[in-house]
Amino acid sequence: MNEIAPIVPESGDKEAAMRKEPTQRRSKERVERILSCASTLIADNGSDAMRMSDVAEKAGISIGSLYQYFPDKGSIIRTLADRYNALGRECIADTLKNVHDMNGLQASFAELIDIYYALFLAEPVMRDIWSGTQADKALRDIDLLDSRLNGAVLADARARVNPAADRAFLENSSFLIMHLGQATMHLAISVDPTEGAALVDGFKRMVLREMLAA
Amino acid sequence: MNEIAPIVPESGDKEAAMRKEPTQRRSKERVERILSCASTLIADNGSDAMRMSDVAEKAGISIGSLYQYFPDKGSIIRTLADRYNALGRECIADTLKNVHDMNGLQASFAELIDIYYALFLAEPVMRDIWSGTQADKALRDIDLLDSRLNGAVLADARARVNPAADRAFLENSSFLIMHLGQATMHLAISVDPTEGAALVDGFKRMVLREMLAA
DNA sequence: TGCAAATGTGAGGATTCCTCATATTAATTG
DNA sequence: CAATTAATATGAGGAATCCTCACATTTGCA
Repeated sequence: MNEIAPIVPESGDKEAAMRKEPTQRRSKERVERILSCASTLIADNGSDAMRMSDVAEKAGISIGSLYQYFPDKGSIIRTLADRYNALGRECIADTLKNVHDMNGLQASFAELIDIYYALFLAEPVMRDIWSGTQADKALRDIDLLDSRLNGAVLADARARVNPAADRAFLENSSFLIMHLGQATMHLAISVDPTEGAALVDGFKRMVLREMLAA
Repeated sequence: MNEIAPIVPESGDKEAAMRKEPTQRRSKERVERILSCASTLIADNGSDAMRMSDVAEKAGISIGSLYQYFPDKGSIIRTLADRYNALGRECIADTLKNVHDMNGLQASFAELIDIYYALFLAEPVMRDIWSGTQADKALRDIDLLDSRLNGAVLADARARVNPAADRAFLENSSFLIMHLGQATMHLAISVDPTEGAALVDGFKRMVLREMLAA
């Protein structure tokens, strides 16, 4: 919960949308190579401009091999999204794990918002993927699930801080906060940095007030 | 500020991204026909599945004629987005125009949120366009400008209600609110209706509290 | 070693956006 | 109203790109 993620998130758990689970070492390396090359290409010109033929060439493999592991272009992007999300969730869960009072919650969440903003600013791949997030139903679902999971973690922390609060309300509110957090990041990176920072601060204020109120 | 928009918004002012301004009556009719057919196709299967050849066929014209008026597929979608936005802005401006005290502001804005939610639920084309909004840089810019314009109108109303408030703060906060409003709509229509309504309510509470606080 | 399973290859099929050379219709002018 | 210019219409096909598939190569194992 305190470092900027590496350019290519380390291999997560159950990869999404892989055509066939690689078993030999050679093919496992290839999958990582493909993802790494795709990541670079996305960082350079965006996922839209990324051609499957470019990925294959850069990875030093044939188009056919590419499609052996990833059934379509979207699955590469989704796998990257999954990995970034997993990193983010881990960071959020770590940070909120030991929160037990309102002061701690407020401080931790404010810190999280700053970390996420820094991440979005630093990672062109993350920016690109989340910008295109709404275009693809599958990506949208990944996004939604991520907000939900993070929302559940936040709801837990808020319940710990305020045991009297209505649980259903906390879950709803936390889900919303996580989703709006993403939207705020999109907005903040779309405007000039000064305004972006101010908008992130505005969001922070709104959210902290929401947590106090409930 | 009280009706659901028609399926195809009426011809606005300066159409975005038209290849050549239609001058003869025949061609003006064609432009409207194209937009209307595109709208239907989008409502049926989404803008992604909409083929330019389908639009041409449905409109009873040739592909070439289509491209006479719209330089590319995106421009059709952008034109529809512009029209919907213009309708929304008009509705917002009308509603907030006569707000002069905090009670009125709160009531009006709560009403606006409900209207927008109803609009998103009722208009598959609007949903589709806004879902794809992040995919295309040009659409994103249209979206951003719309939030900015609406934010300015909201900031005006808030300044009227609370003349002591810092103007820069109001503008920043209002811009954020408008953007997050869109994000909330996206979220709300992506989940089941009961949860969607609860999320919209959650957003309403957050926003009204924000307006009270400043 | 030899065989089966896993993996690799890239030409080309399929889809779709969009162009352009040409044809038709409308407006204008002498 | 004939002739000329301008506006509009057409659709075959160029270009870009995703992805498949029939066949080749490599690896693991009995």
